[in-house]
Amino acid sequence: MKIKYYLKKKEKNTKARLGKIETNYGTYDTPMFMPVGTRATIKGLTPEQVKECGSGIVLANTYHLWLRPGEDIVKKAGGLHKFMNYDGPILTDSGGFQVFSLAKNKEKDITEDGVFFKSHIDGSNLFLTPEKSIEIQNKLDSDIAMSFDECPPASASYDYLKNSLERTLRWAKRGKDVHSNKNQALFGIVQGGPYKDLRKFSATETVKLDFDGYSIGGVANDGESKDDMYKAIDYSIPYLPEDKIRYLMGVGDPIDIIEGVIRGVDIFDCVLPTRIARHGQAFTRCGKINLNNSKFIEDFTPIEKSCDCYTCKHYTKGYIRHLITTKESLGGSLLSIHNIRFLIKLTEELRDAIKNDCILEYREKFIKEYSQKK
RNA sequence: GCGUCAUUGGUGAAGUGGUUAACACGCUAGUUUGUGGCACUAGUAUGCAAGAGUUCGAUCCUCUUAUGACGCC
Repeated sequence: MKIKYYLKKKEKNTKARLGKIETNYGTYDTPMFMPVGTRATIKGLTPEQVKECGSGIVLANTYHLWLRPGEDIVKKAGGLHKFMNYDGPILTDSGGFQVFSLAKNKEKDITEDGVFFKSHIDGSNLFLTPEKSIEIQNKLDSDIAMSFDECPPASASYDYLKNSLERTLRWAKRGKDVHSNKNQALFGIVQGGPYKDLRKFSATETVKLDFDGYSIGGVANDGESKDDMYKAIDYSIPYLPEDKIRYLMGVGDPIDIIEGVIRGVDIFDCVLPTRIARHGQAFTRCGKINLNNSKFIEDFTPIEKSCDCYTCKHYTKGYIRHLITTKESLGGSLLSIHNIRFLIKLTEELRDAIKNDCILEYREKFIKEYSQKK
């Protein structure tokens, strides 16, 4: 069976909504945050540890798994769930985001048929098409496949975005036509940068193709302003059906998640919690802290006393700083646990706020606390 | 006791008679939003063992002292 979305409640004062999704690997509430496990692993964590953070769906990447170990190997292993031992739903990104950043010459390498680019592993010349991306995802047997789209940079012009999203629509159709995994949902992706008419066009045309869910892409890009990100959401959401999931791709800054939820987004994914963790930083209610900082050398208190994660229950900032500065991998793992739990807890609280119709108050309180510099 | 060679930041070290003493590590701080890359960016010796001299000018030349390594009685 494919995943199903049920809208449970709409918040009174905003577009925020409470929902649930039924999958072959359990039922989960939305809004939800999806940890990122690009190469079929959330870096440094076991699936059990990820689950203990309260995870639902996790994300893996088509491009990376295509190159290594190859979709046929994953299929032989019994599919992605068995291969990586994750007993929960998995979404695969199409690889578009990676491939476009690896294409050297945007004019020449991005063709109507597909994208030419060089492998990041050995530099070999490769070619990925919408059909190929979907076929790989079919074999990986994830629960949700993403359409192969172009994710243009924030600096792209109106004309570039217009042409790009039209091609992305044609690619979406081509991908849908070859999609054959009956247990796998397929999502379409809305593009169009911060432009109202482009977003409207992209959204309505994508919806006409009738996907199982819709995502808002092209955000959280190099140097894009917050304002443009919020515009991209605001201009897309009104044209998306209420009975389908809305996924904001790549967003994971705590404040952006709140702003996204208020604007009607259901799911998010982001490398931020795990990446900053490996670089020594932790989310806290009072903003990010950097465990590399020497002021934590003799700090034998948890990252956050009030946090219910495994890391905060058992380890101190002084110890984690020691692990980080000595480049012990456990440091990144412990911080990843905390950061993932932080974002998942945030979505749990947002769900409560939607239930109680007080999400605007929640946002004000959260931002006030988060923005104070300690 | 005599001779030779050395002495540059927290560490390993480049280097030149003339504006800001290379580089690396470390340290300090920042960045990170559909993860190629535990990465990237920035700062970090007002001083080149100490003192004196030569010179318009010395970390780089000369002398003395100190410390160290090696060699010879």
